Order: sequence, then C-alpha cells, then structure tokens
Amino acid sequence: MKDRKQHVIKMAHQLFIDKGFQATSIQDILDYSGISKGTFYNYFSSKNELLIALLKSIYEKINKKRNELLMGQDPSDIEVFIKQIEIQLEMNRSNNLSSLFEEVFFSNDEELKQFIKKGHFRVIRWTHNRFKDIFGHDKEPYLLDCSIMFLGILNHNYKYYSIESNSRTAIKKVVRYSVNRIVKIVEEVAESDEQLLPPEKLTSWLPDCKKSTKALQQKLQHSILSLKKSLHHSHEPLKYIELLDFILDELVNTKEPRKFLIESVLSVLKTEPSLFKAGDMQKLEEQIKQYFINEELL
Amino acid sequence: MKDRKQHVIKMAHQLFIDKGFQATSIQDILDYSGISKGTFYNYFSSKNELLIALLKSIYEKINKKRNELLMGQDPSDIEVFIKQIEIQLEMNRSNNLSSLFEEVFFSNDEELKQFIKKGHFRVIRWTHNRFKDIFGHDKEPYLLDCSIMFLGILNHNYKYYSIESNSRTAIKKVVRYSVNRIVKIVEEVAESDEQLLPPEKLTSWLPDCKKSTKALQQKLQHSILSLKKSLHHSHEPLKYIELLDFILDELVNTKEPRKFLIESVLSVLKTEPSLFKAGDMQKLEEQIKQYFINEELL
DNA sequence: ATGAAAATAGACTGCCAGTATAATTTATAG
DNA sequence: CTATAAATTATACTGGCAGTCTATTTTCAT
Repeated sequence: MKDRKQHVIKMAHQLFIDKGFQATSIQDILDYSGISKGTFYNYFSSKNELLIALLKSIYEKINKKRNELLMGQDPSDIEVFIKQIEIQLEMNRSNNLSSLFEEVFFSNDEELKQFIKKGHFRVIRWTHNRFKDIFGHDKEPYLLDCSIMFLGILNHNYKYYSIESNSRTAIKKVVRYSVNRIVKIVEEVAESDEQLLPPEKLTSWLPDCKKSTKALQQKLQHSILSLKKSLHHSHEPLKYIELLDFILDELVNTKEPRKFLIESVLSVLKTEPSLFKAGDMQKLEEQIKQYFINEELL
Repeated sequence: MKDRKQHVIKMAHQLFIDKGFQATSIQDILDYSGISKGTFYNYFSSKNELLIALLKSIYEKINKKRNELLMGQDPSDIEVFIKQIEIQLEMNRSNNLSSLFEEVFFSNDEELKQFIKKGHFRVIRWTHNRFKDIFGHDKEPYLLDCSIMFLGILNHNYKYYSIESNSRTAIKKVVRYSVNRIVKIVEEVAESDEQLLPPEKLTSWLPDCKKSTKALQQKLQHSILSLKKSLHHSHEPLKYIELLDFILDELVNTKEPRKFLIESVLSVLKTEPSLFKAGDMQKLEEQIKQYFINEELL
C-alpha cells in the first residue's frame, strides 16, 4: 500500500497550501486524508519528516524538468538557463514553496533546518555550475559570489514584483530582468577583480564525499568493463557497448547525472537477459542505486 | 512598575537569542524573568505581541543610530550610507535578528506577519530614500528596483559570507562589496533603461496616510505661526524663531523626522516658560506626539 | 490454510497556550 | 489612619495538541 503514503503526502500538501504548514495540525492531516494516527506515525516520525518527504519529491520534479530543458541544448546558451529558472520559479509558485520555506525556517527542528539549508546550498551549486557553462572558465573566481548575488536579486525581485502581479508573464519579466543584471555584474566584478568567497568554499559546504564517490566509481568502471567483455559473443556488441559507456560517462563525468536516463538505458539492457551473466546486471544496478543514494546525501 | 515590563522583554530577548523564538515557551519566559502567568498576560496578550514589542524597540534603536550617523553629514556621501548599513547589520547580528525574522515568518499569526512585512517595506523605503540622496534625481525611476536588489545582494552575501567569519570586519567587507556592486548596477540599469517596479509603488505599499498627515501639518503650521507671533516681545526672538522653524521644517519636509532632535529643541524652548502662553506650548507638543504616532502607523 | 509480519485504529499521556478566579497590593477618599 | 475600590499578581483550570502504546486487522509467504 505505498500509494497510501503518497496519498497522505498529497493531501498534506494541499492542506499546507491552503492553511500553511504551521497552522495545519496532524489531526487535520489525519481527518483530511482519512487515515488514523497509527498509520501516520508508521509512515512519518513527525510532521517535519512528512514535510521533508514532500520537499524531496518537489526537488526531484524540479531537477527532472531542469535536466529535460538542457537535453541536447548548448549549455552555454543563456536562453536555456532562463527557461530553467522560469521553471523553477513556476514550480515554487504552484507549490506555494516560497511561503513554505519561509514558514519552515523558524522551526526548531534541527534536522529540518539542515535539510532546508542543504537545499539552499544545492541551488547555489547548481547555479554556479550553470554559470561556469555560461560565462566560461576565466570568470570562475567570481562565479560563486555571482551565483549568490543572482539568487538574492532574483528572490527579492520576485518577492516584491509578485505582490503586484503573480502570473506566468510576471515570472518571465522578473527572470529576464534579473538575468540581464547578473550578466553585467559578472563582467563588472571580473573587471574590478573583487572576490568575496572563493568557489572552493562550495565543496566545504557540500562535501562531495569524494573518497566514497571515487571508490564507487572504480567499482562501477570494473563492473562495466566486465560486462563489456562478456558482450563479445553478442551479434551487435557495438550498440550495447555504447549504452554501457554512456552510463559510465553520465555517472562519472556529469555533475548531476540524470537518473531517469540511466534507468531507461538499464531497462533496454535488461530486455536481452541472455546478454550477461545473471548476477552481473544486478550487481551493476545495485552499484548505481548506491551511487545515487550517495549523491543525495551530497 | 513599568520597568518590570521592560525587564520581561529583556529576559525574553535573551531567551530568544539563546534558544530561538519558537523553542522558547511562555513558561520559560515566566521562570526566567520571575513573573507569573497573570502578570505576563497583563502585559502582553500573547508571545507574538511580546515579540512585536521587542522588535519595535530594536527598530527604534537602529533608526536612532542611523540618524545620528547622518547628522551634519552630506547625505549624498556614500561613505555615510556604508556606515549606516554596517550599523544595521551589526545590530542584526548582536540581536540575532536575522534568525528571529526567519523564524517568525512561518508563524500563522496574521498580525505578526503584517508587522514583519511592514518592517521590510520600511527598510526598502529607507534605502530608496537614501539612494535618491546618493544617486540623484535622474536615476530615480530605477531606484526602487535597485533598493530591492541591493537588499537582496546584501542579505545573501552576508548570509553566506558569515558562515565563514562572523565578525565586524566580515560585515565591513560584505557591505563594501555589496555597495560597490550596486553603484555599478545603478549606472548600468539607467543606461539600459529597464524598469521592473516604478518607485510610486512604494506609496501603495506604505500609504502615507496623506490626508491625515496633511491635516496635521496644517495644524502644526498654524500653531507654530501663532507661537512665533507671541515672540515679538522677547529679547532674542530670532533664536527662538529659528528653533520653531527648524521643528516645522523637520516635520514637514523630512522623510523620516528625527524625533530625538525635535524633542531636544522642544526642551530648549520650554526652558523659558515666560515666552509663550501656557497652553500653546502644550498644544504643540500634543500635535507633535500625534504626528509621530501617525508616522508609526505609516 | 496458517502463522508470522506488517499495517492500522484509537485510547492514553504529558505539555503548552490561554482563561478564569482568587489573593494581594496599591491608590484614594473620608 | 482606615475603609473601600481598583489594579496587579498568583495559581488552578480547560481544551487542544504531538507523540506513544497496545490491541486488532490485514497481508503475505509457505
């Protein structure tokens, strides 16, 4: 009955949008979603945990949409970036995320605070990575500052502009305006050569778990190599080798590997059960799963 | 026993700084400040009301310090502005205001939310007024946008920079950096002639109570005129006329009249009780008091 | 079909904000 | 100085909440 858990999250989300997070009591959620207390505490250890589950699912959705927009596009094309940011704001709006965030930060639950904080850091990191794509290597020393300033500008502009009109066109206007500003700021700040925070700070905020990631990558490489070897007997090895190589490349060389892509490739590979030894495929899947769990923890 | 109320506020403030607002129960406040529940609810109708009282006193302090810095200085001197912003951040830091604000916004108390929101608007308005001083009239159409962006940049930069070092020099660095950016942004945005929000929006966010203010101003003008007339018999009328004119000018032509200044001038005027008719002075004082109450309500 | 394991319902506990009432102090008038 | 009214303060009480515990039902593997 996993749908039931999803159902509870959905109902709670509705209540949060309608009444606000704080104002929604657990009893409200029980009544509205038609479950009992035992069930609730079986799913979540607290209201905060439920919120974290909800936010995670929204984060995932945003991430997925952002990645779809980038697929097959030039990463240095700023128009793509603009669309990505628009999506992000649009999702915030439709999920009442901004008010949720604001509410949430006053919580005294340390875990929830950490979660939100990590979320902010991840947004900064994502923006920073995109800025590297867009503005190029020579601007890099200034790009962490610029990411932080960009998000500050964007949030503030949106906050006050949306008082007046809170529509899709409002979002577009705000995003365009904010991006226009940051483009000039990047130029200006590089010229005046002022730096507040060196980009390396990011890795201390969000440690890459480099050791464990490295170790996992080696295991993955090994698994895939042995899979490729066992392909020699296949009648179209090239196609499968390409797929395997893609997986490896996506996991090892991409900042944020696209889970859904990898999963679809895996499913293709699994359509021919005769290709590999029974355990090998499973082993690979297990490792990939582990990899994403690792990613998630940052 | 009015000190007792102040004492409670002070003790609560300490607790808020130590444990956070949400995590502090009313019982904690009662224990820590050695009063009983009845007393507490006699002073404040709720914990939120206490918070509002606390914030008001902090706002006043900040405002006073800011005004002191501006006294006798050139308002267009950006170095003065920098010092004012530094003071503001410094006060936020020492009072743990930023975390308080963040906590507070997730409250479901509508009154408290409105209060905080109004506080944000006032900061924007103050910044906007200062920007008008600094950047001049021709930049005015862009200065509301710039105020909003400046505060976004400043907050974000400070938020993330203070993770690394949270000292007085950190504040200075962040403020200098942020001001350097906004100076260039003002130039750039004026050149590209882009506008998001027209500055008139401010008055709709913070209505001036124009009607009542206008009416009060006329009354004031009248009172002061009659006081000036009665001065003809004095042996040094000029000095007192100047003082009276100063009060009128400060109240009518200044965006944020400096209460402490006006009060000190009033006290000087009152040192010579023979100067004016008994009731006239009192009437003036009453009107000025009314004026500030009006101001406070926006 | 049966027994173990997981899911569910709802009663129960303790805490907290806010209220009502009782006791005490303070102010005022005779 | 005393009596009485008013304000202040202390504390007992209420209702609602989050979270726990236990008994019951459902699910699933064998």
